Amino acid sequence: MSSNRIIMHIDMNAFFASVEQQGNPELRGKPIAVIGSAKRTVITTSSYEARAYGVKTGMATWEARQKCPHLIFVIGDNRKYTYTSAQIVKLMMQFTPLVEVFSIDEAFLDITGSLSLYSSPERIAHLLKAEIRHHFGITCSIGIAPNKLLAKLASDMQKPDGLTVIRPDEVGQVLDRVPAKDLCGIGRKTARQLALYGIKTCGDLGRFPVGILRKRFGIIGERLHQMGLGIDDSPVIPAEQADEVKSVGHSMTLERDIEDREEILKFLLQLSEMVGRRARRYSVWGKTVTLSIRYADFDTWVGRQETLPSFINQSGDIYRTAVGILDTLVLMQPVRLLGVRLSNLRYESNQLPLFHEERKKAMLVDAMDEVNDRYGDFSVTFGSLLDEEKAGNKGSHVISPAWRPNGIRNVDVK
DNA sequence: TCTGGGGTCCTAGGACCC
DNA sequence: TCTGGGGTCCTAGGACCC
Repeated sequence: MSSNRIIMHIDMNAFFASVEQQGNPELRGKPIAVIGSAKRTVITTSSYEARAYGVKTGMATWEARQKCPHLIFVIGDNRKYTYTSAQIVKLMMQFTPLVEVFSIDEAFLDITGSLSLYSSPERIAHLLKAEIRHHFGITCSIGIAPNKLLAKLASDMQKPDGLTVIRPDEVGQVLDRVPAKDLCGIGRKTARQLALYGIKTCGDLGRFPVGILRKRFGIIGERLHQMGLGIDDSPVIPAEQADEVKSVGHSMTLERDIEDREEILKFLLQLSEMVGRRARRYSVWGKTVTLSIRYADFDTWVGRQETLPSFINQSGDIYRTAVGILDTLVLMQPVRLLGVRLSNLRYESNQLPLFHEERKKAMLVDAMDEVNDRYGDFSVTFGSLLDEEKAGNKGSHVISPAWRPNGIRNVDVK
């Protein structure tokens, strides 16, 4: 791995909120918050005007309104963000094919090889900012550094509309003043642990004996040491080289906590159908089904998985497995959230099962998928879902920033 | 009438096999 | 004259990312 790479990290500022403000001039310059459509939703993104009042991602709507009484709530439109993001990625690709889409609003670019065409990395950054602003009315913060770890750190330093460069000879000074918790990979818990050792800055972390870190954190300890030194050899991985997805799942926080088994089953069927449909669309089979439950107290989670002897991707099979797991559980409280996930995946071309009954079932499922693809989720579905359909409960449809522009990761593809 | 959703990776212990 | 050891798969839970 060359030690002379030039890596850029681009972070769209308040992406969802910016897209909404761009699309509706009445929202510009105002405190807005993008939320989900479900009853128990949170702030997905807020505009900088709203952030000035202390409105933050993850906050409950009532809390946000308390902070900012004239806050404007906008229900998120996933397609809009997906579309805009894909367009922006295309724009980035004009500068280098080495674009790693890190989330719906973040990307890494390896511009090492692009420099012969441009006078400097900063020049590329300015061109990209201008293009993105011109076409989408969105600002972004850009970090430029010798690797991804530092580029991401840099992009965070000036927001919004920032440009921060960390040159190789400046790395030491920067790390000495930046808190360790600002590094991507060091979360709340780890930061707290590090503080117990007196480690506050990245510099502290880099100088700390790696043996102790290894003992306390295992493999992560080694990595923490490297991070403290600003070392990161991980390459920028373009989409076509990215690993295959390892699991597919959906979960939903229910409108109210429930205890009734029949009611739980209804939601499990709905979730199984969502998971199965996504798996089938990308010809993925899975052997392991995980049922997740969050209880009414919010803090207690249960995750139980079952690995089957064969691979499945039909909603009915997923559902039956999930119900099987549910029946091994004694529910301790009313249920707040239900989740179904398919993992242990196998990717293969579509092949119809051999036996007649199996084949008929598979063809029926394919036909249903086709109708749903054409007319939207849950146009056609299993019988017991229909009541839910009438009640208008189709899940929250809040897009996850784990979104990717193509393929199975894109939760919202139609 | 608090507190979303989709992912990945790591750990530690147990089963099972050779 | 006690109880090897390595590999693989599975499970539950936790930390982290956006």
